[in-house]
Amino acid sequence: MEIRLDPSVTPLDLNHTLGCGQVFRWAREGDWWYGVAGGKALKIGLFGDRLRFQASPTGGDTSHFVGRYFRLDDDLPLIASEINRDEHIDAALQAFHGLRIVRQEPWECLVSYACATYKNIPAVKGMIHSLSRRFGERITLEGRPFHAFPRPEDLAGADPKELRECGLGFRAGRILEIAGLVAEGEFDPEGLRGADCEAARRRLMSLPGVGPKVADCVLLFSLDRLDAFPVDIWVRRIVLESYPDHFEQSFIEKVLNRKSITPGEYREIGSFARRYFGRYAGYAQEYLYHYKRSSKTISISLSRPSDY
DNA sequence: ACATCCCCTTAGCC
DNA sequence: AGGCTAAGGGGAT
Repeated sequence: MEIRLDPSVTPLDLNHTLGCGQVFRWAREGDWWYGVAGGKALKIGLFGDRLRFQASPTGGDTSHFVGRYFRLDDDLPLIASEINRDEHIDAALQAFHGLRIVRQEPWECLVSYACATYKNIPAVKGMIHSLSRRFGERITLEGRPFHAFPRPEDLAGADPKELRECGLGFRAGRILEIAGLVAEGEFDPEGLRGADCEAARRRLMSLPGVGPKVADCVLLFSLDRLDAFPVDIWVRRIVLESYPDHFEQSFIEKVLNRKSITPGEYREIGSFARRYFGRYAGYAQEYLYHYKRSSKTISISLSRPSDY
């Protein structure tokens, strides 16, 4: 199957989009990306203006799913023009033309970013991969095994020891607790979509292992809150170093010299970003984040997992 | 080889 | 409010 994309209207770059660190379930093989999303194994590639893909199991409207997943409904040229306020973000926008925020499933996104606490991206990928292989439904695509992300009830009934064996460490108990609440219907990640943004954020932060940063990631990457602005160690540095005129000098020194930031400092950086970049601040975050990291990171994983 | 630091942070304590 | 610390383990330096 394929979708035609006019690059001037709907720019898309799969390498930037799937490789920027926002999703943990994709791997590139030559011209194709293989991954799992929405309970399906997917193979996808962009050839000129043709976005080609294949899904397993077949059934359902895959084109519709792909369009939603890659947020092809976002007017990226408009978004880029709105957030392009200065030379820093302009450089990032040019370098990663076609990078899109993807629309993940809230449940998977919540668990993924709760696992990402104090872990680097390769490690998070390893955790999500292990969890899926052990607890997720097995799917076959082109004769190769893939694994859906586990359902809440799959994890809720797990032995904490098993979760730790997936590399979760101290996160195991938190994930187990979250899974229990979701499986019992006491917490509905999908239902947050209809809630007021601040209320959704508070709800998320009521969960164990979910602080401001994780909550903002879930809002941005799965709940369509494109003004959410997750502030991690990289974004903190980027914002304070690139936009020093918008903060007190003492604030910059204090925040850059410490390992962690207080909730008040987190709020100050986020509210600056929303004021400065506007309603698509989350897109600005992702471009700046990827731009800064790609210049410092040379590592490209050459490992080929035997399955997903 | 080996030590050390870092990691898309949070929670719990003071 | 805000400062401090601990928490797997793997990868980078």
